[in-house]
Amino acid sequence: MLKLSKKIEYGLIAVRHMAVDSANHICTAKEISDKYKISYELLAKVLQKLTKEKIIISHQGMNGGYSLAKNAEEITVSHIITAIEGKFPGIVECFSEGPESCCISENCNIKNPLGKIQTNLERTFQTMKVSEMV
Amino acid sequence: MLKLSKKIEYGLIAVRHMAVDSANHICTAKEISDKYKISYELLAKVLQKLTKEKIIISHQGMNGGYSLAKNAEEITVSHIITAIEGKFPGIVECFSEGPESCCISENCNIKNPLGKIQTNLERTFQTMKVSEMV
DNA sequence: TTAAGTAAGACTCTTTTAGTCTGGTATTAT
DNA sequence: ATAATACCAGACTAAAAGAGTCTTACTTAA
Repeated sequence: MLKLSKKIEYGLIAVRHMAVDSANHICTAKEISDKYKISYELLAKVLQKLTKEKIIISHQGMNGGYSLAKNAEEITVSHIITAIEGKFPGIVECFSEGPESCCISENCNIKNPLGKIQTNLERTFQTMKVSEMV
Repeated sequence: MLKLSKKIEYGLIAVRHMAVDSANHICTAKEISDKYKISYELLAKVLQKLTKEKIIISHQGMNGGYSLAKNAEEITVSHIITAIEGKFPGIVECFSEGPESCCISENCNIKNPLGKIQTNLERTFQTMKVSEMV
C-alpha cells in the first residue's frame, strides 16, 4: 500500500545513474543491472518506456546504450513516474479511473479531503528533481 | 501503485460517518456497509482494528455499535492508516522493512531523495484531520 | 557478417489485496 | 432465562497487481 513499484525504483536508479555516474558516456542496460543487481529484463523495459517519453535517448546497435535526453534539472520524479505508468497514479480508484468507476459515488464522503491529499502528493513528486538526487 | 487499500478507504468512510452523520448516536457496522454499499465483513474487521487502537469505541450486545473515542479534531488520516496497517507504510521496502531487506543497499543512489519524499508524504497524511473532512 | 546492443510482447510465478465463511462472545429486550 | 442483535477473531479463498522470464526481431559498429 502506498508503495512505489520496482519499475519506478529502477527508473529512478537508472536516470540518477545516467545523470551522475555516467554523465559523460553512453551506458548500457546491462551496466546498470549489474551495478545495482537488478533484473536486466525488467530494467530494459523501463528504459524503453523512458525512451518513448523522451526522458532518455537510446543509441542502437553495437556500442549503443542510453543517455539522458535533457538536463537533470528538467527531469522530476513525477516525470519518471508518469512516463512509466502512463499517468500519475491516483490514491483511490476515483482519481485514476474516473468517478464512474466508484460504486459509492454519490454517497462518498471522503472524495474531497482525499483530493487535497492527492494534489499535495503530486506536488511532492513534482518538486523533486533528478538534479537534487545526490 | 501508490494506492490506498480498501481497508483504509472503509476506515475513513466509517470514521467520517461517525463524526458527521451519526454524531449523536451509536451506529452499527451494518448501517455503514448498507449506506455506502461496501463489504460488511471487511468493514467489520477494519472497525475492530480501529477499536483496538482506541480511535473508536465498540458497544457490545443488542443495540450495540460504534462511536468515536475522541474528538474529530484529534484524529488524523495518518492515525487511521497506522491503526489499520500496523505502521505507516514506506514508499519503498527499505523504509517499511528496514535497510537490510534491500539488496541494492550500499550501491543505492535513490534512498536519500526518496526519504525526503517519504517524510513529506507522512506529513501530508498527518495534516488532514477528520474534522476537516467535510 | 557477426557481435553487441535495443525493441516488443507474450508468458509465468509470486505477492498482495479483497472478500467470504464459520464459530465464537457480550449485552439487552422480552 | 432466553433469544435476538451486535461485535470478535481467525482461517480460508479468489482476484488482481506486481515482478520476473523468455523468445524473437531489429539496428549498427567493427
